[in-house]
Amino acid sequence: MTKSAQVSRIRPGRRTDIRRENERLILDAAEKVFAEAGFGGATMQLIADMAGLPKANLHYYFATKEDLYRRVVSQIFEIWLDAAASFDNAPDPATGIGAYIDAKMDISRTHPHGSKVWATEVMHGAPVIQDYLETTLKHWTDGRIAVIQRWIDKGQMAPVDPRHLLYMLWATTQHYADFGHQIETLNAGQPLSDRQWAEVKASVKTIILRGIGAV
Amino acid sequence: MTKSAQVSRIRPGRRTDIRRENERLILDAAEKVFAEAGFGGATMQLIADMAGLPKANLHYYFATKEDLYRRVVSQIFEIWLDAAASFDNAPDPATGIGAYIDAKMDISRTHPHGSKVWATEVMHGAPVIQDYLETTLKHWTDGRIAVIQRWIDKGQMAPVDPRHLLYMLWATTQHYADFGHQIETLNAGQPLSDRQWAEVKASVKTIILRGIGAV
DNA sequence: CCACAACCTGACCATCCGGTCAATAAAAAA
DNA sequence: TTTTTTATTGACCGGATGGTCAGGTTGTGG
Repeated sequence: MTKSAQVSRIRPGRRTDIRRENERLILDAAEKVFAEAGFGGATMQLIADMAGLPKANLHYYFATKEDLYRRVVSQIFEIWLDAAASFDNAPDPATGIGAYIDAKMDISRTHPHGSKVWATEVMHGAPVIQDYLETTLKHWTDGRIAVIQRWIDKGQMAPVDPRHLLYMLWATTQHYADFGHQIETLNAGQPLSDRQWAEVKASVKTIILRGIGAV
Repeated sequence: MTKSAQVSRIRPGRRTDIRRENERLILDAAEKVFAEAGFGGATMQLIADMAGLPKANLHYYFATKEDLYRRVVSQIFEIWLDAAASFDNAPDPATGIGAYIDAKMDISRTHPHGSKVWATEVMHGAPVIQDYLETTLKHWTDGRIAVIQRWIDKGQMAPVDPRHLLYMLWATTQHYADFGHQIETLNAGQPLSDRQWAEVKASVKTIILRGIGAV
């Protein structure tokens, strides 16, 4: 657990959004703590300290630890779904998948904590988001598979299994968030620079797009 | 947490290997529980129940929960290192990387728990295996990068960044263990069949090997 | 058979953690 | 200003958990 500084407080704003602001403060702290310690390892006290609020205050805004956790998991899921926009309306696989890789890599860089929380949740058997997997994610996946299949049918890319391609995209992009610590350690202990992130995106796109015969 | 049956007991064997056998029993149970609940969520009582031993007996063989955990993490690491054999002495990238993908996919299928424990450990900042990352893993990685670079220099594959290729191999193969639950849910709730595993291996090899210009 | 070592385990303890609550303060409404 | 709603927080509680230990059992070497 990193003993880093607590989540920075933003400007007070009008007194009416006390609720929204404190919820934001708590959610940000919770995302970080859940990512670094897991659900079982995280404590409300730790989250409270990082948010700069007394523990009892957390329970005023979020009834239980699980409620708070559920909210954190939902957030990253929404963000990922939005990245789907890159996929649709693309004229060809190189454009669509290329943009999707860019979008997901950007998310891995800007929301590494959320990605880790999601990964842990799934690894534990998705106890609180099983319904998401069965409904929203399933529909989303089916839709994207149809898009890819259309590209294949039109001869715009090689006839690879669309599902396994999707999994490869998820695995590769999220790896840079979930295994960020390992990557950093193998990078002389330094976080990837702007330039290195650009190189990663280029490398991944090159290999995958050539791999599916889309270039 | 799956309330599945406890780890099956093997034959008694000679009285002298009581120690080895019980350690095996405990380690197998621990691997599963740590994978499904995380370090913080796992309890010694749960591990004991799954191993079919009283809790106090666990502490007879493993002083602390952390000792037990450390042993579990080390195991999967050793197994992965062994898969490196596929890499070396290969005449060309298609053979070497193809065999490595096969080996790592097989491990994802046979040791999904260990893979999850490793993933969680790294996501939490590698509190107990940081030294592995900095020494063994770093050296292993450097060695493999050299092998790949040699292939590139000999014109046997496209000039892709060897490091990012390695990360893609790790990400993709381990995804099928770490996100096995998600994959199963998207597969109508059914675990992948023998045939589906074969298809995955084929798909992954096809895309990556073509992606690096090795076929 | 004896003595010693290895193994086993129920009962116990100190600590920690999620959650509650009552009392108070601060805003907003009246 | 008075009333009502919303936000704040220290103190507390019940339950769970990692770990201990003393006394017992089993197996083995002499």
